Amino acid sequence: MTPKPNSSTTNGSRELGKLIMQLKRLERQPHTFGQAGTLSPSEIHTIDAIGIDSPVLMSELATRLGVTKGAITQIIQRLEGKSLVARAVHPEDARSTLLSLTSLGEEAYKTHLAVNHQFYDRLRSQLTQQEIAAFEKSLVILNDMLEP
Amino acid sequence: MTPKPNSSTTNGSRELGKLIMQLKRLERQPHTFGQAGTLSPSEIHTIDAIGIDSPVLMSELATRLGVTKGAITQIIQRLEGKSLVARAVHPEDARSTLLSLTSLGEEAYKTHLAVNHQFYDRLRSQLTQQEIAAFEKSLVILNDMLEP
DNA sequence: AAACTTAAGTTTAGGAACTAAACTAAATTC
DNA sequence: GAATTTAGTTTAGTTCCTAAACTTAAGTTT
Repeated sequence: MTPKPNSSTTNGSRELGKLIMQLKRLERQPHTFGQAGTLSPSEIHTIDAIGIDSPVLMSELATRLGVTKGAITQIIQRLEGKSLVARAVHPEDARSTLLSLTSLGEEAYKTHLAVNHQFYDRLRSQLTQQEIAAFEKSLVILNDMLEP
Repeated sequence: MTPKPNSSTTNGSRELGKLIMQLKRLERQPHTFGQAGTLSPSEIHTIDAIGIDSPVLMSELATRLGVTKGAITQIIQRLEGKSLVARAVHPEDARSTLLSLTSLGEEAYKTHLAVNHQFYDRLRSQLTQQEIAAFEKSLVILNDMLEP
């Protein structure tokens, strides 16, 4: 009935599953980023999504992060309370809110970015140029496959 | 101050970040697996972790999934209620519980495995043999780096 | 221009998935 | 046989999310 998968499918699929579980575990642990204090994974992801291109509307941020507007309202309230994110009314549409990072938020963003780069460089150092290229190509394909 | 990262680091790191966000989103959506009905990501992961090697102790399952014993108690209660997992007292240690899959749980396990293989084959079909090998090598290194 | 409709964001109640810590009961050690 | 360790449970609380009802502002209709 079911076609028998070859061993590469089985092993790769299992390693991918393991990676997903490890990431899931990591996504529960808060981390400290510079002077910004301890941030939950959701908080730093939100800062990241703003830092990449700001100012940004609440609704666009919701799309970037793949969550509802209500979730954005809640997390932005927290980040504003921690003085990491600033709101501003859109000059041409009083309904809209423009989000940007404060200098403290910017610092957290850059620290996080540096941590990520450092981590990724550690991975790269264990691979050849060809392998890095293949891995990055695979990432792009994977991301396309998972696109909503 | 900060050493300027080259573009490969930046791009690869960003793609990896994107993948993490997509996985995080996926990890919120329940799916249907055969006759077992709709299962949450945590439920199917738990079934997966039992299916790989059973019977298994509660405490070992906690280690496999990287969660506390309390979390295992809760999720196993739910899976037992859905008749997907069966408990048995360890014959040589009355404190211990041996977990295994019911036939319904086994079906969910196999269905999930098939879905994973299918997904992974879709990825593989877009890569050369060398690229697949490099990707899988990268996965193993990544998993090692993330090991607790 | 008053009456609709659409769009942006907020509020609220609730659920999933955890943790930490206190607990029970069984096994082991001293 | 008393003390300790180990396996699992319970409970209260946290985080992070959703769905749905809501408010306010903007654009559309006639």
